[in-house]
Amino acid sequence: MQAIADPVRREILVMLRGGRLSAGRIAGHFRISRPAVSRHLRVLRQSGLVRDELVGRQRLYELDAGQLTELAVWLGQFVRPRGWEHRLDALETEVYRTRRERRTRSAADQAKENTA
Amino acid sequence: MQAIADPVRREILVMLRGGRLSAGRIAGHFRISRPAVSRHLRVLRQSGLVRDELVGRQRLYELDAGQLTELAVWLGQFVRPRGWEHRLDALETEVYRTRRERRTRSAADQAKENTA
DNA sequence: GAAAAGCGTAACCTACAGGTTACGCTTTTC
DNA sequence: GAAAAGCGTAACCTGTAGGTTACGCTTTTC
Repeated sequence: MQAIADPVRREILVMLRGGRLSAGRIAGHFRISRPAVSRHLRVLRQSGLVRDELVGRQRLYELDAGQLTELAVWLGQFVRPRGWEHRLDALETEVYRTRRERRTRSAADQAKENTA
Repeated sequence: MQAIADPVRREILVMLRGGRLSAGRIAGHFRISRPAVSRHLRVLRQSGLVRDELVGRQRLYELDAGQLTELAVWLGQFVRPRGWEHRLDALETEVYRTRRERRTRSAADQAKENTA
């Protein structure tokens, strides 16, 4: 939780949303020095928000959103009065059922599947 | 976002989830000094996460979860691959439509409305 | 109206987060 | 194999977050 308090680290997470990136490319997007970014990456690494892998002479970073879900769950108790994530599950269940029912009636709706 | 980085402030938010509380009762739940808690409350106040009201000689604090929604939205882009909140909106829309359709067919389902 | 209750603020201190420069290690390149 | 590329770490400096004590201002109480 402390890891996403810093704006630089948050932006790194956003960057990594598009896929893996090398440490150099990440550092290039900031005006602060490269070692500074390197330490931010270490914090993200130790928080489990990011995984790294050595490829040749460069180190690739990859997003690991699993830990963020934990935070999302914590937020849930405030955003919705209570049982928010439970309600979300209920919503998904309903939708899948809806799609199944509709699919039996019409095949033209399959184009909307990917859109939705 | 920086406001919820501190564990004390997070616990204050959790406490306030049950309803309004006076500054004294909040401070009583922590081992740190009362002025320290008072400053944490100021941070929460300035972040808009909490509203305060003077009642007699004591100041009551109340949760304002509106700002937390902003954070929840930010988290959305990670918890779900992309367009999570958009998908959530789509989900809700779908569900409402489902309910409307079902309501026309049967009135017995109205009991499930509150459950879902 | 004096005392006590309830809070906020000011002044001060300390730990630490976040920045920089200097340096060293591995891997690629020519 | 020497040079360069790509990163991480160590050492150091500074601002600030978070703690404490001292103090002052209302409002209740007796």
